[in-house]
Amino acid sequence: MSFRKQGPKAWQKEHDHLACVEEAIARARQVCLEKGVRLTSMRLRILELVWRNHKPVGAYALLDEIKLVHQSAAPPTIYRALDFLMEHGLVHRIQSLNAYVGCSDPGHIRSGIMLICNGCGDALEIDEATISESIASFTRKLGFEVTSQSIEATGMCPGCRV
Amino acid sequence: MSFRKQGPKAWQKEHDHLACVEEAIARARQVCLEKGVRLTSMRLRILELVWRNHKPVGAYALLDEIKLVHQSAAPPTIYRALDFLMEHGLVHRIQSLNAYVGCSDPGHIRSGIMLICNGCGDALEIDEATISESIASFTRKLGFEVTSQSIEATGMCPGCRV
DNA sequence: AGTTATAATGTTATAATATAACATTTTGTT
DNA sequence: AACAAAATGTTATATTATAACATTATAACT
Repeated sequence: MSFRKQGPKAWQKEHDHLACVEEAIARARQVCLEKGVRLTSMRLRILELVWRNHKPVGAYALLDEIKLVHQSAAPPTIYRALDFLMEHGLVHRIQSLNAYVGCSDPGHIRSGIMLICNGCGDALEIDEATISESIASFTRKLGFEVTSQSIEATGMCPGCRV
Repeated sequence: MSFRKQGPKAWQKEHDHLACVEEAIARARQVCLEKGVRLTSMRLRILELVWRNHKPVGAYALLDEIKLVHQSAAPPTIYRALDFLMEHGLVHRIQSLNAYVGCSDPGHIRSGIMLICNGCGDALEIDEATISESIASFTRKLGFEVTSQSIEATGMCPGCRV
């Protein structure tokens, strides 16, 4: 079963965020092991902070939290960890917010579609291979070769629509 | 004929950028007239600068250019004009670059798909209603109501692929 | 175990992007 | 001309991100 499939559950009442995070962290460890890269304690701490909830979190908010337990932290501390986490598909950057969220399918670098709720601020990543495919195939017809793509939508999630 | 349909031509040899810009500016005037909003000389100058080529341009690059003819210009000068131009669908912001490009279909606020070439740096906006539609319909099934969306892809344009 | 190369982190400074807040000027309307 | 609203000027500062170089930790090898 794909972990990513659980994505939409984030907006369902029975969604268990804690379990979801635990699984994401376990998957992250696994991914790093397989790739032979090091999920150091700093990187892990920052990954856990990013996963604290489904809300995108800014680099300086992370810095403030890290500073509580690690006084010497500075911007590069955070950005280096985020770069690592993004490079290995553990975290995504939300372009329209300059903020970061845990990747719902750890290890898969390409993000799905990011749905950002203007009400509660939660971001939900959904996997729609069909849409990515149709973008790629459409642009291929123009002779353009896609290497990365970002799809973000803002609006109101089920819980926030009155 | 839709002006937006000319988009892909930007990556064809016979594409006449100057004519394209002239039409975009004319359309912009028309749009503002119809909406009863003021395309002041400052806003027009900045719109023209954005349209100088197909490359996304940063706010501070615009500021430097404006300063050549308008010494007192400051960041708010630029951001206010850009806000106006974006609000009325004359300019789009490229999220992944913190930069701005002319809208290929002036007056239509929702951007199409932005293709950004890593080789030449050009950005091309293509209109794919089908894709926007499928995103909207897919998210609707989740109960999410989309109010804005941004689709960006980076890669290599026909001219830059070896 | 000690040596060494590499990777990771620390540290200081600064670059790049964007907005807040209030003053002044311009524009359209009465 | 007087007024209200919109636009722009002006100063200061917030927010996000990176450069550059020093130090420390880790893994691999002898």
